[in-house]
Amino acid sequence: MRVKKTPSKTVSIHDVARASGVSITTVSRVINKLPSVKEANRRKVQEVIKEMKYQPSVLAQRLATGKSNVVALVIPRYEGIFYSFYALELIRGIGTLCELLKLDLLLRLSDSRITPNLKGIGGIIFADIIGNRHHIEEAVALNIPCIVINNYAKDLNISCIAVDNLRGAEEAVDYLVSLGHKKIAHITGDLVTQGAALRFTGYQRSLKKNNIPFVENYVFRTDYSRGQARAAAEDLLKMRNPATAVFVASDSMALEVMAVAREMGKKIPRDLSIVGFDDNPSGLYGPVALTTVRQPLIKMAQAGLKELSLLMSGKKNNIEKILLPTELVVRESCQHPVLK
Amino acid sequence: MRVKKTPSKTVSIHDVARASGVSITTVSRVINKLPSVKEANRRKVQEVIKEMKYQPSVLAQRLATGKSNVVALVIPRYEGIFYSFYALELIRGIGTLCELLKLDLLLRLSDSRITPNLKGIGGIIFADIIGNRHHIEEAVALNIPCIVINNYAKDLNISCIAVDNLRGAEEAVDYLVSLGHKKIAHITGDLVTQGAALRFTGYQRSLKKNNIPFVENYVFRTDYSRGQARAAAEDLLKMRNPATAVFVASDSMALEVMAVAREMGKKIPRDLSIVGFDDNPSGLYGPVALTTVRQPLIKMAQAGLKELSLLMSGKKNNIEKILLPTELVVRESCQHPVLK
DNA sequence: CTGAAAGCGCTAACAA
DNA sequence: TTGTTAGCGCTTTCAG
Repeated sequence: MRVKKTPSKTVSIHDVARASGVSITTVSRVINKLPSVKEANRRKVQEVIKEMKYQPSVLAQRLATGKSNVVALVIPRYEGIFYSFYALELIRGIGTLCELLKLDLLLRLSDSRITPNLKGIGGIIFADIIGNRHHIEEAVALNIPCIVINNYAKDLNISCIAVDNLRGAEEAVDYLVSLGHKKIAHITGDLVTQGAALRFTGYQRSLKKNNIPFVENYVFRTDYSRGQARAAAEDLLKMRNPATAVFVASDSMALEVMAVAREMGKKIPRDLSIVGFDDNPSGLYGPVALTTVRQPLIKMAQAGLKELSLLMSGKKNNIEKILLPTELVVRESCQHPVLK
Repeated sequence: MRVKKTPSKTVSIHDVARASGVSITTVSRVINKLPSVKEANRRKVQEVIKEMKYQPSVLAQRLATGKSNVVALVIPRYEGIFYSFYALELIRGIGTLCELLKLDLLLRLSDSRITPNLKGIGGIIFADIIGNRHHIEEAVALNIPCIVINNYAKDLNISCIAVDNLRGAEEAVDYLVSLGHKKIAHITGDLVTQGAALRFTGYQRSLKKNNIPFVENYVFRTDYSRGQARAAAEDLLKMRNPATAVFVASDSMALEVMAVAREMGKKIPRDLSIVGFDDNPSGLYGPVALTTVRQPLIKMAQAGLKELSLLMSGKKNNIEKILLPTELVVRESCQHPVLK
């Protein structure tokens, strides 16, 4: 006989069975709501369960069935991710929906170098793909339902749902052009992310479409952090032939640009028009409300989770690739360029 | 014989044992780095493990040992929690440390009405206590290591680590008094949270200490949301005898107050001095940098997790209650009151 | 409608 | 140093 390992005596299915005078099989049937149980027995068992405060061991259930209701949310950790508004929105959207769907949410702030143990995980949401492509492939190989959000993974045989960064950016720059701007700068996000890369492409596409020459000096590459945004803004404003407008890849960086401009005695939008990206509520509380591109993060996150839960329950198995539209939100940070 | 339940053939300890020509026990020993394995065997097994890409089933391990490395982070969900800066800081701090400590982070955005299944959970971090006291007691009864953060749970027999909200608030108001203010308002946070309640108490304590009468009309109760902060600010500024300074229970609300003041044509800090609470980076990017009380959220979160991991590993079992100091960060949003 | 029994993948006595 | 064996708590055939 072995010694008890569990720190404290915990009620098991055996205890319930004994107390109800039935076999553990019957108890299991009651737990799983199988129809084939005499009503009297069912009631009795349910009573005992309530009385003993019995909770089935999800561990044992998962081990026995090979099914798991654990959803892993994998967020690649890179500089600035956590100041990105984006991360919290994802967690918020997915976290609340998980509670509703009775799924266990496992949060992985992944380093993408270590290979995570996937056993016991029912499904995975990959938030973007940053050097962790191999993790996705592994999961797929293991037949674990997966979905990618915030990255339109064209070449991956997997469902994904993303925001139309390309058109969002293009529209933002189109808007600046429509105001009369010809010298339009761009502060990129971290170009390892698809979002930042597509916003950059959208910027270029708009310029080309509008016959505005692309000027490399007007492009400032950052890692999405406020620090680099600050440096970029300083460089931008110090140029001999400065741009009259700037499209910034995130609102938090755009706010930093505003702050720098102010510190340097510039007026927004008179001296510089600014468009951000995100529709971060913080953009509302500066002296000049930020014009920005709204992206439906919560919607994307929740749609992704729903899709995944369908995959997990086997109610669906075709892959699907969804692109969500963005929306330009015009506020106060842009105007016609002023000739000097 | 039973049919395979697992969606795809997955490598188990048996496969490894067979391929290495030893028993599963020996494989188990290698996995768990027990010394009593002949070097040749150990090497062989490790080779096979790598080759077959074997990963032990954490489920089975947990079931067999009764130990679990899953840490649940329970965040009560109430209005405004997710705009609170605080939540993300906690998740960030705990999430990154969990990766380091090789703990699985289970995120629960708890509704506190439904009783969560605790089986298979190794330890719990309760972020504040909001109507979920019974959950804590249950966990303690089940002998699951627990720790409360952001709430100095005096009357609970459990470790906790919190920030000194009382003194933080008191110092903030003391500072306003030292500037010459006598009419000092307070916009509270959600008073169901201990933090908001203590900040309110600190406010009152400072007034009393400085012989300033407490005026009920100067107190505006909110749920931490920007919406209610806006309403409070409007009421505050419309009073016939308005306060000359206000201590606001969070930075995000303080920013809202600033915005409202600006909209109403008031100048900060000339017409109204403002002190916030949090040291949220957003406070830096308005036209007037926000004076605030810095609280060490990440430090608190990580210290809590470390403590918990000690408890979980059995290296410690005395309870400990820690209070972390805050720091007043003086920036630009306060000045002497102006006589009119 | 019910229960005995075999397993899910692993760990830990115990004996060798 | 190693293997045998008995569980951990549950599900699921299969035979009643």
